[in-house]
Amino acid sequence: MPEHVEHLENVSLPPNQGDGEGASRRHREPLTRERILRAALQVMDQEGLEAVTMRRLGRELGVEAMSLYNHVKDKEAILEGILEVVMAEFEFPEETGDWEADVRAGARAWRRLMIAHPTVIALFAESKHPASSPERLRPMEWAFEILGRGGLSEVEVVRAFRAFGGYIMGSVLNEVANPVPGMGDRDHHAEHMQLAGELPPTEFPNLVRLLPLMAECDAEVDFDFVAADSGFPIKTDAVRDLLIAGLRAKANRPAR
Amino acid sequence: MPEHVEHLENVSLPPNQGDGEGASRRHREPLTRERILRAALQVMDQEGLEAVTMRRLGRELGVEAMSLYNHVKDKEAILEGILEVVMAEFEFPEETGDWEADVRAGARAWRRLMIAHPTVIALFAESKHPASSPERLRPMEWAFEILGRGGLSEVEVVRAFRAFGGYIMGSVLNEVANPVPGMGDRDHHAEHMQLAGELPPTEFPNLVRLLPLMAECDAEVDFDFVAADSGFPIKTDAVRDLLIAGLRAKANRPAR
DNA sequence: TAGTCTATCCGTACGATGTAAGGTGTCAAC
DNA sequence: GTTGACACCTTACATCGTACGGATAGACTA
Repeated sequence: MPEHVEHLENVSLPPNQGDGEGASRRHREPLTRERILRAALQVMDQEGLEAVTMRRLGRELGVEAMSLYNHVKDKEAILEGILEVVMAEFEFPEETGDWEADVRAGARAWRRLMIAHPTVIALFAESKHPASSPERLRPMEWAFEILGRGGLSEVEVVRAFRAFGGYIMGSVLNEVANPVPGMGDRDHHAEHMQLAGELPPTEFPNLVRLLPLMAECDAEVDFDFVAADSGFPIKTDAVRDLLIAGLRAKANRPAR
Repeated sequence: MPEHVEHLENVSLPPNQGDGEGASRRHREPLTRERILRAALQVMDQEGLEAVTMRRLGRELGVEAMSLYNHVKDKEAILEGILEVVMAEFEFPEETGDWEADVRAGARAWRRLMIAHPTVIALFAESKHPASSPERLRPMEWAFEILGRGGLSEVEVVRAFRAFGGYIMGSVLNEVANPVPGMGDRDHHAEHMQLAGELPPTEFPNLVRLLPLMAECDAEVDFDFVAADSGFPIKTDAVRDLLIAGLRAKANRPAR
């Protein structure tokens, strides 16, 4: 038995020997759901979704895999928990009172969040339950609140939410085809270029011409999609702003 | 040895005993990449992504798991292959010559495809490579072609594609939170209702009010988001049509 | 101070997964 | 026949999620 304990301490607590006071022999900070989820999110952000494994998380926390089950029910619970943590990171913009500005700021904040943790999109796509915990829904509640202030009907608020959420989600999904960040545009660009080179140009003329462009142009700009002076009667015709303008029109002139 | 062959025939070929002519003893139709991918897609559509397993596909095809490796490199290759098969199902709309109508029809066709195979969105989210095979890109080529006819610049075509693709992808993603179809709206609705019931109403007043609505209203309608007579100067203000109208404006009046 | 409780953690083990390595059977060409 | 080539099978292994039971700590009781 004793040698087994030694083995344990040597392996599990890398830079960690008993502290001076000796008040508690095992002063390793106790495992907690929070710590587990934070570690899981970090591993996922850095090495992708398939790196998130029970044994890996245990190693990350200086603990055996099975110990995690004292704080979370499942691996699925950990995945749902990651979503919770990410949603808790949502930075609610200050409300200016200007409805359009607030909607715009909300959309941008949401997009920032998705860009910061691109892999959560895969999580969303696989998640079986719409929401495990209320925390996960707080940004949604806020969005409903903001959208509702514009004078939209209840159904319209729901639809507007879907339209915005869908657009942002989808554009981020389109732009992070590679789930493991770390290597960003360079790799992507190269892959696109190579692909364009291999394509039969007679069958795919547009792709051959446009694919390199696709990797080049900054998606952040895409999101705004601004052209200063189209004669179109909307202030700016960012795609996003198109949606906003459409909604405003709807709000100002409630259907008959 | 003989008894091992018996075992094989009994287990692997469920309703299959030697045919009359005896020309070829093993007349089981030969395994092929096509058959594998088709089976994979079917399993995925019916039972979700985690049901797609090598052994399961083997069972589905009356074959041992390892036999699949004679026709595909990896499991990942199978997943990429599923994307290929799905993309091959894209129904190119007849081109009417009316640019707006064609864009609209393309968007609708794309959406139909995603709705028919909702789980592919998870595949897209996880896929490591932008495209394994040219087949997978044919609808994209077509989209570029159609969009380009509207008089948009090259960059604008790329952006428009991202905007549309993103919006459709995202709205489908939002609407199929449950990856296993089979049980459709009822389940979803119930889950939303229950969730709304458990929410603290003082903290989540909007959610409690709107969540049931969310499950109720038809997403197909959302996609069009039609209100016959808003005074807005766009023919119909479907969200999608907002995008189209914005693009048309851009095309008619190229930025200075 | 000694003893018990309870929460936390470890070790072992089982089934399922993807897949490497090599065996076995069938068929076409010689 | 003999010999390949090829499709398929069998076995085996590392790794995964997790059920089960034993060990250990700190808190509480006496």
